[in-house]
Amino acid sequence: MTAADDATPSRLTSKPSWLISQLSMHAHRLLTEAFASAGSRGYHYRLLAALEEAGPASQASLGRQTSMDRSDVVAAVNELADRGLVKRSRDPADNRRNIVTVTPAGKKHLQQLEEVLAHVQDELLAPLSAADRAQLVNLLTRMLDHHATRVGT
Amino acid sequence: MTAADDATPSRLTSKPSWLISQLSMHAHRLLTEAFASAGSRGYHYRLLAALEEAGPASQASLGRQTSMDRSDVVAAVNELADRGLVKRSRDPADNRRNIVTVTPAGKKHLQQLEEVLAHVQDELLAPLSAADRAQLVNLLTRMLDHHATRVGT
DNA sequence: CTCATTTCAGTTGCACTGAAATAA
DNA sequence: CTTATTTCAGTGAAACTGAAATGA
Repeated sequence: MTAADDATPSRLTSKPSWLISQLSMHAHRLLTEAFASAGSRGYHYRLLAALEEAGPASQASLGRQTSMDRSDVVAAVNELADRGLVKRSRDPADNRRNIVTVTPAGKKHLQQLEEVLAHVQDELLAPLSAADRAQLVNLLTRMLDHHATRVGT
Repeated sequence: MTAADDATPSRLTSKPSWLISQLSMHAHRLLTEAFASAGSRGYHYRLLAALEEAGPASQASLGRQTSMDRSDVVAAVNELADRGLVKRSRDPADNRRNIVTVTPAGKKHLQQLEEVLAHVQDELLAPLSAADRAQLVNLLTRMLDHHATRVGT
């Protein structure tokens, strides 16, 4: 009995929290693999994406935009700065703040990450039609909005 | 500017992988909190649920049923056995195997975990109608099935 | 010899906490 | 005095890897 018929309990497979966490795991596996092949991690993509979309920002603001912890932002910005993908500079208007800016090399790297991310999305959504995908995004967005009680904390 | 208008980049919020992982994070936070209040962790619930639904099983089989790693099954079964919630015994038909069985105390504990889990589901699905919930489970199940290439490995 | 099972030791990406220093 | 920002050190649940011992 090498690989038996070890079906997952239906009390698990019927629960949305199980489905979501299993899918999240699968997506996470695909993403870390894809990002690693481009030389980065999820945290790096989040930061670069936020910076390109909303412009230079303080580290605290970046944390709020990307749902990252303050201390993880510090570490990830360190790594990006070491690779010359972002630049740290003091905010003249508020001497506590570091203003983080994307460099041209950072924007180039972001494009690579966007490409591998697009492939992962396609693979993840493969079995769904366009209408299905829209419906999925709609449902998930409504759930997430409902639980975003404290967005700007 | 205490808590600014730090909106999440739309390139993130529009991607299913982002929505799924953020929701998974939220569900995970609720679940670990709820399970902790009952004195357990997610791994413990998975094992107890599998044992009650499919009956006594070897640790390798439990790992396949619950998508847990072999080495994590060892640790979690140790903890459950220490608390008297499961019992380990040698398989007479295959001397490599440990047959894991739920004890009455284990079944009682599982019921508590089921209750707190039900509350978390309700909270997670709060903004969705019954039809929405069915649609969500349908979509997620189809995605998960598609990616379950190697189920029995 | 090959493969499956159990076990242990260790790693990793991610989320989070506590505390200190600094400045608004 | 209170609050916000940055930083560092450390914790924790979860997923995973490699290797060893044992037995089918």
